[in-house]
Amino acid sequence: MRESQVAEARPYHHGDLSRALIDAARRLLEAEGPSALSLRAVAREAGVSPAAPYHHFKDKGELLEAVAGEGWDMLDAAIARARAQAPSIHQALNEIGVAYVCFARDNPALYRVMYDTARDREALPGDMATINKDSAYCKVRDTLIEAGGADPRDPIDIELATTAAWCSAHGLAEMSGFKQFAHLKDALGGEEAFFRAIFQHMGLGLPRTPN
Amino acid sequence: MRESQVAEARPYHHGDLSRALIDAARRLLEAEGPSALSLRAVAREAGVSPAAPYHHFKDKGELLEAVAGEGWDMLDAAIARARAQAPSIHQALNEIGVAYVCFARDNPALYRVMYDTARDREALPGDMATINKDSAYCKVRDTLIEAGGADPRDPIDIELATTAAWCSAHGLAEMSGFKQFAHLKDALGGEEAFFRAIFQHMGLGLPRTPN
DNA sequence: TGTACATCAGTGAACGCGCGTTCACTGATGTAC
DNA sequence: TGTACATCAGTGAACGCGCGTTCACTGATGTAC
Repeated sequence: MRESQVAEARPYHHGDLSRALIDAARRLLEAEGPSALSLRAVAREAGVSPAAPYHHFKDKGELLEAVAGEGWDMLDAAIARARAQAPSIHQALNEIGVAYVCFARDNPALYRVMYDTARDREALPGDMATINKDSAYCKVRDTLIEAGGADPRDPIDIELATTAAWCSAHGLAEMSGFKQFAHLKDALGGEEAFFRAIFQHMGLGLPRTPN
Repeated sequence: MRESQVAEARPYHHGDLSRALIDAARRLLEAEGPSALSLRAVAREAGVSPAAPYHHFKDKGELLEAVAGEGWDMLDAAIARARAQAPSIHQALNEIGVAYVCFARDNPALYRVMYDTARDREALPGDMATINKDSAYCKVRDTLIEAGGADPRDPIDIELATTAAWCSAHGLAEMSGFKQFAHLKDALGGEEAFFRAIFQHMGLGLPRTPN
């Protein structure tokens, strides 16, 4: 069984402490919330001295950025999955919206770190021009265009429509945890039904009627 | 001139330290941001010992709640003002939305404290049933009904529509500070024009077309 | 109107805490010859 | 294949800091008689 090798204390050199620290941070985050996310706590959780992280991250901020970065990647993946699974282009935007809000609901602390670090930088990740093709932002944009929710020849219109959709989803994501809405969720038969109903009321993805 | 009385150090008993502490907190908040808002810093800013606040607030949380409470009152007032000044019912919702986002832009740290304390409680202020008639929530709701954006005989529909509008505005308020949108603001001729354009894309306040 | 005294609203020193970061160090690794 | 040595990635103790809160205290206020 070579149990001594299996159960043995971690060797002096860790192998991939960078990774281990980010994982530890994620574990802490979900277990204790964003306020528990100190560098020392992360090192402790990873079973390493408080100084060790400094061989891998310049400072606390850099670790947080790394954690947030993983969050954005996960969100990208969730959105891509929702887009791929949508039965029709007309339902795609709603499905993406629901996936977005579900991600926030399922990873509340991570979601908070993502936006907290973004706010520190005053910018969402990617400069939205050179952003990667599989990003959630691009998925939303392309879906909007395809569904007729934005004029494909008007770049400003496209950005506005995409931003509007993003803001709507983020707004709902931030609100969805409040207890006020419990009875609406009940009345509608579940949390996701509530999300869908809200998106419907926002007219998300409907071709706009000019006013 | 009785300068000794005017310029004199504050008397032993303060008069209204409660008020002074909240004001000090507000000053700190706008000057240094939410992270600088410690009980000790507030006491310092108010020119009082670190123990003094405990004669007026049970703990730090209670002071924060008081600060947030003032924020919500201010927001209520801003929304009421926007509603009263809207030239027509059809523009009212847009004006309210713009006023909401402008409030967040002009009081970013206060806005953050408002939602941070709300999230701690997992509830927005007022239980939304027994909420006061002049609250922003009610203003939005009544305006929506009046504008034909919600079915006045369907309480669920009313709540959904109001919540949807609230989420949209909050989402935009959270995003509006990001640098990504600078060029959109430029292209549209200003920040408020950008807000309006986003709301337009959200279809805020338009009677919904059934899908 | 004056005085004794309870109560109120401050003070300032102290508590223990966890934090981010630095430092001199040491054990492990890998490369040149 | 073996050895010297540079480099890498850890350790653990220490730094100074600001925090929330408590405590015994004291100065000011106001009320009963």
